[in-house]
Amino acid sequence: MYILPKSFYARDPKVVAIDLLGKVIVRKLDGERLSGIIVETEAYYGFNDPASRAYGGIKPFCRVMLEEPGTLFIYMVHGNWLLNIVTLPKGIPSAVLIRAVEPKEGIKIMLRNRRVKRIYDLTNGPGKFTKAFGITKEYNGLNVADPSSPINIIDEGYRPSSIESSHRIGVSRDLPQKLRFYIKDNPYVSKAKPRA
DNA sequence: AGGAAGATCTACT
DNA sequence: GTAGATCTTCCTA
Repeated sequence: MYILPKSFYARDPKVVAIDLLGKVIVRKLDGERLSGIIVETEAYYGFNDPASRAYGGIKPFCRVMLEEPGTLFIYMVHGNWLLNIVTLPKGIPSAVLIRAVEPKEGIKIMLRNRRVKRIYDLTNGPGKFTKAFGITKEYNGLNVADPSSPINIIDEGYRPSSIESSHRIGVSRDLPQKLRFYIKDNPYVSKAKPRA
């Protein structure tokens, strides 16, 4: 039960994406504590990945991809904030997108942030998860390995029984490798299907 | 000014 | 289950 150090993130985003499954993301909010088990991730590379924000060069809004590993990279897509964590050593852009979590602590507060009928719909998508956790661009650039950060990722010892992979979801131009990873049979994994 | 972007919700068959 | 509208930034022209 400890906060994952920067060295955890200073590796290939694919490896980090897999290792993040089963880890717990904790969010401190007004003295309350929200947390969830990470059940679905995607890996994004840099200049050579057509689906990466860094493809073709770093633009102003994705400059934090050049920061230390463990840095939060948050941006808006289709009206949703998506939360990524920067990987590889400083200066080499790449990241892991958190796509879904299994709610653990603070579910009442999450339900206040996002009204849903079924608890399974609370955080089973990248935009749903950030909304439920009350995460916006204001945390862009913070580092999850920093204990004073309002968002940390900790290891509570949980290890997924079985991990599946697929192509990334929603991307218009994907790489040949499968870079989406999720815990098999977990009901909190997003329902979205990768395009054929 | 216009359009694309790693998505989500609603309203149907 | 699928189709279409719509969500909000940021980039490009």
